[in-house]
Amino acid sequence: MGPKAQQARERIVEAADALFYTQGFENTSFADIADAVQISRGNFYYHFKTKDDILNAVIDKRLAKTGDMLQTWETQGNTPVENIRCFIHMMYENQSNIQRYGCPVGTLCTELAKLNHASKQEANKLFALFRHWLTVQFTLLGKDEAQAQALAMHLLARSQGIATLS
Amino acid sequence: MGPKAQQARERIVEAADALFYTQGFENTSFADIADAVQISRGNFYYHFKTKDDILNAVIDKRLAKTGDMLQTWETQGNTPVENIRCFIHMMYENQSNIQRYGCPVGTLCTELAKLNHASKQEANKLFALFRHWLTVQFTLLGKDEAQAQALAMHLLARSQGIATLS
DNA sequence: CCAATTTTAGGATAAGCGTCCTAATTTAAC
DNA sequence: GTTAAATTAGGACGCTTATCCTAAAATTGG
Repeated sequence: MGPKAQQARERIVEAADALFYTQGFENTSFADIADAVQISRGNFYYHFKTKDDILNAVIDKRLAKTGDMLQTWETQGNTPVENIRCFIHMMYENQSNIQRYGCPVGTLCTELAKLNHASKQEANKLFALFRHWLTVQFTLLGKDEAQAQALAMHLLARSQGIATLS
Repeated sequence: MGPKAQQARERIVEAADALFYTQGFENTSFADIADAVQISRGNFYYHFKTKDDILNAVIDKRLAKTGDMLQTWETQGNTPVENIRCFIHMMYENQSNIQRYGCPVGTLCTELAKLNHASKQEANKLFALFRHWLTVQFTLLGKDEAQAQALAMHLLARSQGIATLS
């Protein structure tokens, strides 16, 4: 795989990521992504054998990006309170998108669950990432394990609820 | 339309209702519903011209059923607190389904929003039903309008969040 | 500059979908 | 019981989908 293929792959994953978010996975076709990337349908097969391959690539990218983001927050903020504030701040920034398309994590997970898709476990790891990170933050605030986990779930549930209602 | 058609219509809507919930709207085909009702595909067209017609019938049925349920709760419980407890109790009863398929209201609304479907407003009325009912209950508890609405939204958000996370 | 490899384009295929149609069968009306 | 209406069955159509294939074009290595 040359550097050109790498670049094309990257662009495909990026476009697919956005489309899966705004239109849903099932409702996004190969042609949709090909159109967005300005690539021929046939060329697609060279980069991704199946649609599920693209989905997995998208999930992997989101996992990596989310992991980086959480790490950045931890280095940016000095206290756990500031870290958590970063999390909340991110939600406010994406407010308009969330109102239109819901939470990128939640909507994908629910869709894959209904499709009974093989990658649903993989997508759930995104939630786990947030949950674990929040639990760590609350633990740093002096809460014991159980309390920290409960608070993390509480905050996530609140976010998800608001996202769904919008 | 004779009585036989009425009965068939009812069975179709019921099967479609369940399938839309467990598999999603887009992911449920005419054939799926026909199989579930043990009816020929062709016969379908006699009862429902388009898939959207079925969707609307399903939403209408859910609206009616939800309205009845809320009214029943009000006549069953004697105090607003008991009424609200009915709401929470219902969630506990459906716990296993919610864990598997999410909230029937929330998941349908999000899916229709992503499909940019014409009936998404209609589906949102389901949320409005709950919100209005809860607001009334909180108002009966002596809260002022704004406080009651905020509490209603809070409770709904909490429910949705828990549903999405499961 | 040429050969080997990578990358692209676009048509072919088979399956599934919503929709439509027509003929057969069942039910109801008198 | 006969005729009209209601209901059913199942095939046909056109479209979209994911997938596959093959030949052309672009890139690279020597």
